[in-house]
Amino acid sequence: MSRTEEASQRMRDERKAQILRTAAEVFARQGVVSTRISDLAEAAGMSQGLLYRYFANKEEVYAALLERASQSTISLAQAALEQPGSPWEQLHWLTEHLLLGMRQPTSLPIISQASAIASSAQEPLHRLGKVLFLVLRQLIVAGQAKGQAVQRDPDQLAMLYCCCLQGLAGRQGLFREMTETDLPDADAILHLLKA
Amino acid sequence: MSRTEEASQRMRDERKAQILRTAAEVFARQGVVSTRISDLAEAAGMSQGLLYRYFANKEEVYAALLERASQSTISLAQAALEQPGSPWEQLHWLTEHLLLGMRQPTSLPIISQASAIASSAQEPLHRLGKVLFLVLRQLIVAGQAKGQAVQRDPDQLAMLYCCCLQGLAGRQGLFREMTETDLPDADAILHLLKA
Amino acid sequence: MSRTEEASQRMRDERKAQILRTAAEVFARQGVVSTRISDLAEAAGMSQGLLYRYFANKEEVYAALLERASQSTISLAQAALEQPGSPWEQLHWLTEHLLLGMRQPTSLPIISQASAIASSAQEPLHRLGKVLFLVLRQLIVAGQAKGQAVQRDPDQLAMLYCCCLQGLAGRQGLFREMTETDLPDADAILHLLKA
Amino acid sequence: MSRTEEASQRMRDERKAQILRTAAEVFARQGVVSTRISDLAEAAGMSQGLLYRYFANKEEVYAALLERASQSTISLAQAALEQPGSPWEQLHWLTEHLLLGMRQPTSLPIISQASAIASSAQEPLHRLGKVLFLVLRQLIVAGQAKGQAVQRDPDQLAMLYCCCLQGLAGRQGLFREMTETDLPDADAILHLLKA
DNA sequence: GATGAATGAGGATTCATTCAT
DNA sequence: GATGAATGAATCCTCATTCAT
Repeated sequence: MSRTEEASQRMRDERKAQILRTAAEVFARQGVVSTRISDLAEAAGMSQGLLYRYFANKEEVYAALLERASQSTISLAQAALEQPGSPWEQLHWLTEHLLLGMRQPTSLPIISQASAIASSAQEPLHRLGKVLFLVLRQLIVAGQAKGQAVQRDPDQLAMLYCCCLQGLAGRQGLFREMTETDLPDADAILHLLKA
Repeated sequence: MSRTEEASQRMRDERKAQILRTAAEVFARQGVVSTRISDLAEAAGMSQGLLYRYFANKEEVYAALLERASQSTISLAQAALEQPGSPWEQLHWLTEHLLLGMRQPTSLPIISQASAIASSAQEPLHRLGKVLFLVLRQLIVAGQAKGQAVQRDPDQLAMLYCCCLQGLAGRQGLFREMTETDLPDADAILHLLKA
Repeated sequence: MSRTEEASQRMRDERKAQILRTAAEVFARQGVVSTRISDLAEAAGMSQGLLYRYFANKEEVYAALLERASQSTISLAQAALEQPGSPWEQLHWLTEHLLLGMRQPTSLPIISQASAIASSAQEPLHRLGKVLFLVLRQLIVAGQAKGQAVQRDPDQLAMLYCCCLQGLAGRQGLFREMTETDLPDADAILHLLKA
Repeated sequence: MSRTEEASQRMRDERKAQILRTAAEVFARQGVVSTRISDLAEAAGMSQGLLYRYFANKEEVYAALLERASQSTISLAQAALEQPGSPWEQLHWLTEHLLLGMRQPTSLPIISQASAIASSAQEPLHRLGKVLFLVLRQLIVAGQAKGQAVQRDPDQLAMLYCCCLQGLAGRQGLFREMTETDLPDADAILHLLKA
């Protein structure tokens, strides 16, 4: 790749990132359904035609956002396993960092809209679900072995924990009344799993 | 109201109920977005034109479904307060019945699509959120007074519980991989609040 | 025709008259275009289905109204020719009676909507136009012979007079501001033709 | 505004003008009621979708035509006041120019359909009626002071004159038989007001 | 006769996608 | 590359008309 090609490639990536950034806001505000391509183009400060050079359609924009959100969460889960300390401490680390991720206002409201959208775009989420579930299950089992985690079916506990976080992520969408209330701290959530 | 008027009113209500019943399935299967009015009419076994005599558009059908789901959950929350026994036992009763409600295959997938839809239809959900939150908070505070519930900020605990259930409700949408796993039992969830 | 048949025929005619009476009001208020068959049925206090036993469609109702208005005006024109006195006195008589007809609030606004409607319904109006024009022309020519009417092309004068009355009839529709002002008296109008 | 923006604005205006021009013909030929949006698009030589970029619906196209017709007539009335000569000469000038305007085959048939259409579109006409009435009244009063206009209630005279012209404008709709006959000349009409 | 529920065709409207500039 | 005008297919929605009761 020549120097010029590299530069133009970099530009292209920046453009894509810019589109995704602004699209996330628009989706969060109006809902994926009632967002038109023209809204995305306008938010990104470009013409509709140009947006088509980066994404084939609205679904692809949405899928890319899910991909991005999934990917970073998967990385987090994998990083948790490499943290020093006991399984419980690793769980604590993971929980805290997941909560930190929720502070970014746009990424999660987007995930919670996935079920209303054509399923092909949902694939990244399923991958995320699977990975997160497995990591959690592993940490829970290890925690149970050390007497730190409650003695219950680890599958159920892992699912419960996932759903709890998923619910927290989606709460902006559905339980607007409670958004004043701060996000809970990691300890409150981990109480779910505590021995 | 004359006998005939009564009868026709009853018929009208039945029709509406029929539409809602079949629409719930269609929405759950295809997603609200890719469901056309004609799909709803066909599922209900009637012409498009007739469906318009009952609902002005797709969004209104969806709003009615949300309304119905909200209403029944609100009733559940109010009923919980009237159950005999300690606050904790009331919490237990409520949790069990909420989980039972989730077994109906259509109602939850529908709720979980709300955040992607235009906001006007979401009003019933906000009402539900508010009521549920208040009931939970009340039970939690009472439970704390009796030493049954953990000593943490009751606002946060109530929210956490709500989100946890919300997440369970939405899990069909997002964590398809885990749907094999049974719904957790009430005790597992209430562990979140236990002293 | 048996006594019963007669009675039922009379009833039928009354019904039709009732429909026309209420339809005239609705048309005058909402405009023919935005009036639905259901509006006419409701105004007449009957079901849509029943209205169809009397008129095949909206256009026929409208045509019947035009027919009625035309017919009575044609009779007026013919009666004018049989009035005693000079041509000018006959013109005066006709003008006064045409103005009287305009006091009925519904009949004229209806005529003035004709041009927006499918032409088949306009036939009665054309007949009216033709008759009225011929009568006027005849009276004007006679008036000119007696030196009572101004010496101008009688075709133009007849047309001008017709249009003037037509304009008065339609003024409710278009020049609402002036409706406070009383209808002019016959002399003011006949000034147009005066020697 | 940059050179390009100007150009595109000019193009936009031309497009709108083009649509109005062809729409006027279609409305005049078929009547507003039986004209479909697709007819207007076809007549303008563009797709339906594009037409929607310029007008939200059929009624808006119609309203724009009324607006245009009103505006030009209002300008005429105002110009009359600035003509040299006596009030009577100004009346003459106005009448002649109003008659000239009627020779354009499309503008009047369109006005005459207004009363059958939903009232929101009629606002420009009411404005026109008011302005024209006031100008006429003023000229008539001045003419009476000079002994040129007949001594009658100037309100009635102004209204009569307006209605007369209004009737002439609408005559295509109603008195088709007479359309062969030429439009009358200004003197014939002004006879209505002559001392 | 009388009702108004039911139908379906016709037309309105939107918006993703293309394409000439 | 960049624009946004232009297209047309997909879908919504209305309402005249029919028909079972």
